[in-house]
Amino acid sequence: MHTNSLQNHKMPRGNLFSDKCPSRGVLKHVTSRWGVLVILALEEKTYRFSELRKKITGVSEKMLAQTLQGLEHDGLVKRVSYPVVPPHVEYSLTGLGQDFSVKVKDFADWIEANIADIIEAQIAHSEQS
Amino acid sequence: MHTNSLQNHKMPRGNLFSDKCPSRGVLKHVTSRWGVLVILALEEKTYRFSELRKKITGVSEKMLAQTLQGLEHDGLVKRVSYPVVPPHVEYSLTGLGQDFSVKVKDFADWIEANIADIIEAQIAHSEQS
DNA sequence: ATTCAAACTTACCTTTTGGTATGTACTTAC
DNA sequence: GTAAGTACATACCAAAAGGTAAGTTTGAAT
Repeated sequence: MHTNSLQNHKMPRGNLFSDKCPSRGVLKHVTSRWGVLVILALEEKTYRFSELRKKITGVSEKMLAQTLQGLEHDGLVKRVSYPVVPPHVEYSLTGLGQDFSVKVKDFADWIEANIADIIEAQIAHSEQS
Repeated sequence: MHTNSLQNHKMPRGNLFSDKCPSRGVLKHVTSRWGVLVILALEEKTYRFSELRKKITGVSEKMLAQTLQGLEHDGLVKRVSYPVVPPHVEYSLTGLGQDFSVKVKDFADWIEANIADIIEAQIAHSEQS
């Protein structure tokens, strides 16, 4: 039986409304400009660094590396490096990351699916005197 | 029958992986430092401005106002102002916002529920040589 | 006449984020 | 011997986000 195999009532729980709660930090990593996009991509399949760059339009090398490190630090992303030359590194979701990615996908899918309604609301809003 | 009462196949859909897609902007609003927290609070009940400030520890007036305006602009939050003195303003979710808040809540709940595992992963990660 | 209250707005400044460009490592191919 | 390929790190700078503090509005209470 592993550490997290059951969620008993003694398990400490985060409280995002509270300043200084560590869950705020995780929220920050994940909702950083590129965090959601990286998780979304990796939910689909394992990617190499350069492939991710092509997939996620607009991300710079620096930011992609930084984002991946943040997510790796939180145990959501797994980095596997093959010691060949030129370098070959593969990124994928950990078990924890896969679990989370379901929520992220629902979240992102909703935005994509409802973008038309949102734009409509934006237009209506800007037509206010 | 209203405009958005059915999602037919002709409905344009966002693509978050693409730069310049308007859904990227919405993602940015919602994943701004305080966006998720505001939606989470309003999912619970209607709040006045000052109540929200107390609820969401750490937000400044400026940022709260700005976040609320962003979400209002996207049609997720509704602002109702009563012309009394001193001012009385109530914030709540629109129908669209309520729909979305379900996803946001799942997303946030996951982090809160799994914060122990994440912290464990963080420690393990930092113990690497 | 002064104070107070709520919901902001604004000016000013600091911190964080993000981009660009360049450097590095190492081996294979030409 | 030089170029190419991959995954970064780093320095430098510009832009954006965010915080603090003060000001605004208006009527009612003291």
